Amino acid sequence: MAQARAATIEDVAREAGVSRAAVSKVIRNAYGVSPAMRERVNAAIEVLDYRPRIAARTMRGSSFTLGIELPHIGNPFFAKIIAGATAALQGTDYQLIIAPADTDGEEGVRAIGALADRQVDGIVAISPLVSPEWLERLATRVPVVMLGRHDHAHSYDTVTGDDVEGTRLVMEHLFELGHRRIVHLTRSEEVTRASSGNPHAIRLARYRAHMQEAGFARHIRVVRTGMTEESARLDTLALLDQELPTAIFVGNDELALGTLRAVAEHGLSPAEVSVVGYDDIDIASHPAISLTSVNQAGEAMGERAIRLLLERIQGRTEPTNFSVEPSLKVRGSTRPAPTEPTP
Amino acid sequence: MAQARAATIEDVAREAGVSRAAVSKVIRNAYGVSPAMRERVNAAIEVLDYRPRIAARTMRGSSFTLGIELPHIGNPFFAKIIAGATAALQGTDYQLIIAPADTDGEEGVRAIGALADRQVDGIVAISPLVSPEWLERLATRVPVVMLGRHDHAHSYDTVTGDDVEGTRLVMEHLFELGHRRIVHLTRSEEVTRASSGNPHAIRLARYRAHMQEAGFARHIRVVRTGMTEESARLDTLALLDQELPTAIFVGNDELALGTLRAVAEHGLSPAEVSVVGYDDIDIASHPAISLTSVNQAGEAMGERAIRLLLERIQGRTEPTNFSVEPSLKVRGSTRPAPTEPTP
DNA sequence: TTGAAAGCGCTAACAA
DNA sequence: TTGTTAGCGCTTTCAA
Repeated sequence: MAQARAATIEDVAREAGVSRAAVSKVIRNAYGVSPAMRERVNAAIEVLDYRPRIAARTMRGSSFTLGIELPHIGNPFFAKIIAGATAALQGTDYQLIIAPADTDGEEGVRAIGALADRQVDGIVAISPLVSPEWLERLATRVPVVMLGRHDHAHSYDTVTGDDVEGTRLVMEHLFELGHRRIVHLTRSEEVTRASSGNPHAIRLARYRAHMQEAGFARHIRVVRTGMTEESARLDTLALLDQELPTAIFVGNDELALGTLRAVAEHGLSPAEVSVVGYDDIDIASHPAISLTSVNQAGEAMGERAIRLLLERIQGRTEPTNFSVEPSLKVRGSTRPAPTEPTP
Repeated sequence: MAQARAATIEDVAREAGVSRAAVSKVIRNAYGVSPAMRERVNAAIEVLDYRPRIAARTMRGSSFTLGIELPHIGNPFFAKIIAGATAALQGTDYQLIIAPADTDGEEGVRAIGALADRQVDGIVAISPLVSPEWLERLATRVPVVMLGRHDHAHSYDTVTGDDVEGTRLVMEHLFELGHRRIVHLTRSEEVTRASSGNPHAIRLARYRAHMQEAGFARHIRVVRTGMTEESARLDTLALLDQELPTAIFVGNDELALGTLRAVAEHGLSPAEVSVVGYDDIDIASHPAISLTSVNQAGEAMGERAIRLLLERIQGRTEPTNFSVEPSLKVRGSTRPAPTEPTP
């Protein structure tokens, strides 16, 4: 099983009887190679089954690799983003790699750093908790596009949903159905406090504002939970054990699935407690789930993020902020508010 | 915005007044460095905000990167595998990167190749259609663990579920409920024909065998579909428009969700058509979905795959095949077969 | 159009 | 314990 060393550019050059530089030009489709030389080199590449080492290329320039950092791979919304990103990369020389982080904070920074250490040619990240300063510094070294951050940065781009509009759609829908006692289930304070104005922070702030403006300030109630469906289930269960709201506006669909679970376990129906999510993940439209949710075109976001990255690699330097239009998908999980028992 | 060049090991050495080799030793925690030297070097690293370039390290040895290739990122079962893999990597120096492929065939090979070109220290892949020969060749260059392949290879390891047992659990469950007209909805012939004995091929073969042995050979009916929930929905719809089975055994949960959708759209209830999936993705246990499914411990598979990879990196060469025990999760989507109308 | 040669940042002998 | 040095496999001037 004596494994022959994999062929290098040197081997190809020798086999073809040309210089390394010539081979390099051929594999990069560079100028200044005669058809004859191209042919000989390609033949040698074929014979030796040669593949350029990316690491060696990276040392001299680009790695032909784009990295995307994802907190919590389990969220189906992120899968949409990846699908869009992959599509945008079709036909280019770039390979997409995903660095999973499994949490918003420290881990996200670690994963982004790992991508940077690998000298990817560009980074897409979903990391609401990283400081803008840290990102600005990073972005001076490598093109960066942040997803879901509403900050206007100097040196990186952003792709966001319009969370102000999305929340408006949700709240007006619930108000029209007659709901007043609307609870907002969202992530930890650490998340919603983040200076960057991340999606959860904005949804929370707008929830408060709408409740206030509608004259339901006394019904404002914010409940905190973690990042997973299971934590949402548990916190919803606890919530329902106390006073019963007529509707729950949940920070995203993944959490909303946990809320729906809890509502069912509690023996309640959508007629008694309405639930609204955010993201419109695929399962939300399943007839058995039928979750009202805000669609924000994850594929488009992923695709746009990649395009912005490629533009920056091409040399653009002015920061760009792209926002996708949200739309409300009304489904069975929201019903008219039950009429209040007359006191 | 004149961006200073990022610090190299050379800069650190100069700052600390030592040699590059000394710095190298410190950052690798190698033997033979005095506490004093370690301290000075670490101080310099801090000051310069130095981070070693992985590409340069890669050229001399390892990349401290493990790659996992995934067809179709949207499948929640893969998310479990990633979770297990990430967990197994905690506390090690390795970074996990995911190469998304979005299809089983060509694209999978491309993605695995991209990981190899990046000289990852090990590769985990889910790629039922690649030829064993190709994998054997790959595996002589880099440690490889294949998920879901039942072939016994010389130079790579495998981690599988016991699909024979899993299918037995499904079929016996359905038989006990009185089902005879059981349709099997599975992937394309290309997939189930694959020489490697991939999960779908085995489930199909065992479905046939069980039907035969139970004396229901005349009820054997295999319907083909694609890789996505949507294609399963469409093909189930077509299926239901023809003769009505009492049960549908679907190749995996993601497809089964499409089948459930189609059944609902067709106005049928679980009492009329039972549905069984495979993988036991999280949503399967949701009360509104309640999909009977075979659990095969995705986290354990991901974790084990990484462990096997790390063992190989440590030097193991004997091939290892690891199999996880499946268990049937019986839920509301399977009910006793409706009694046949007396002719 | 082609080739020679320098160098990217690191690790690993080997010497001191 | 510390430093010197020779590469790893590419790309990229710069000459020829």
